[in-house]
Amino acid sequence: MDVVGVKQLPVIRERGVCCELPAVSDAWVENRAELMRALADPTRLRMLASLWNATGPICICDFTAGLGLTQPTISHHMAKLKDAGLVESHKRGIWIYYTLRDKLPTETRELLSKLLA
Amino acid sequence: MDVVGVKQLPVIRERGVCCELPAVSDAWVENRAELMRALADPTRLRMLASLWNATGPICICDFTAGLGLTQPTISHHMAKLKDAGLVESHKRGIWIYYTLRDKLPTETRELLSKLLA
DNA sequence: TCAACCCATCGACATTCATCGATGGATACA
DNA sequence: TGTATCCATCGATGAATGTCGATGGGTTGA
Repeated sequence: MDVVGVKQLPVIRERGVCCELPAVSDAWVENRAELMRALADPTRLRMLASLWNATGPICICDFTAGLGLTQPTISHHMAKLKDAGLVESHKRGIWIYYTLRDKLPTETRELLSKLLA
Repeated sequence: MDVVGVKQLPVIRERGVCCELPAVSDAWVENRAELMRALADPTRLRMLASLWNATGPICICDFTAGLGLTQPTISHHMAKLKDAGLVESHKRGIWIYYTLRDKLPTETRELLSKLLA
C-alpha cells in the first residue's frame, strides 16, 4: 500500500460521474505544441544548443560536417527551426549564416534558456 | 538587401573548410529530446496544463470526458507522461488519481513553469 | 566561360506515432 | 454472486516524420 501523499485525496467519487477539467485555451495549446514539436528531435536540439552557445553564426556546411548527416537533412531540420521562428538566416556570398532569432518572444527566450542552459 | 545585423559577420570563409561546432553532450541531448518528445503533442500538453492548474488529482475518465478522445488513447498518452517522469499515479478503489510528479528535477520543474504558466 | 562550392527542394522510403476497437483484470455495490 | 465501472494492454491502421539520393539555382574564382 502506498499511502504516501494520498491521504488528502478525495476518496469518494460518484461512479459514472466525471470531474471537469481546468480550462485550457485552444490557441495556447496549438502554439506551444508547435514549439515543442520543433524541439522534439535530437539533431535540432544539437543545432539549437550550438547556436545558443556559439560566438558567431554557423553555416549549414558546419552542421553537415559536425553532425554526420547529409546536407539535405540538415537543411530540412534548419527549415523547421526557421518555420518555428527560432532561427534567422542571412545570406553572405556563397554561404548562409544562421543565428538564433534576435527578437524572440520573451516567454520563448526564457523557455529556451531553461532548456539549453 | 538586409544588412541589419550582418555587418559583424565574418565575410571571409575558406571554401571547402567548415567551422567546428560548440560541443554538446550526447547524454544531455538524449535526455532533453525525450522530455521534448513527451511534450510535443497537443493532448499531452492539455493534460499537463490541467494537472498543473488543478487543485486536486484527476482521473483518466475525467480526461476522456473532457478531451473527446477514447479511453485507451488517454491511457496511452498518460503512460507517456508517466514514462517521462512527469506524472505519478495513486490507485484509490476503482479510480487511479493522477498528479504532477512531486519530486521533479529542478530544471524540469522550472522548464514546465515557463511552458505552462 | 567554366568548374567548384553552398544550399534549397523534390520524391522515395522506412520508421515512428496517434488513434481506435476489442479484451481482460480489478474493485465496488446491489 | 453477479453486474457495472474504471483502467491498462494488445493489435491494427493511417498519418506524420526523419533520412537519403538526385537535381538545380546561385555565387565565386580560375
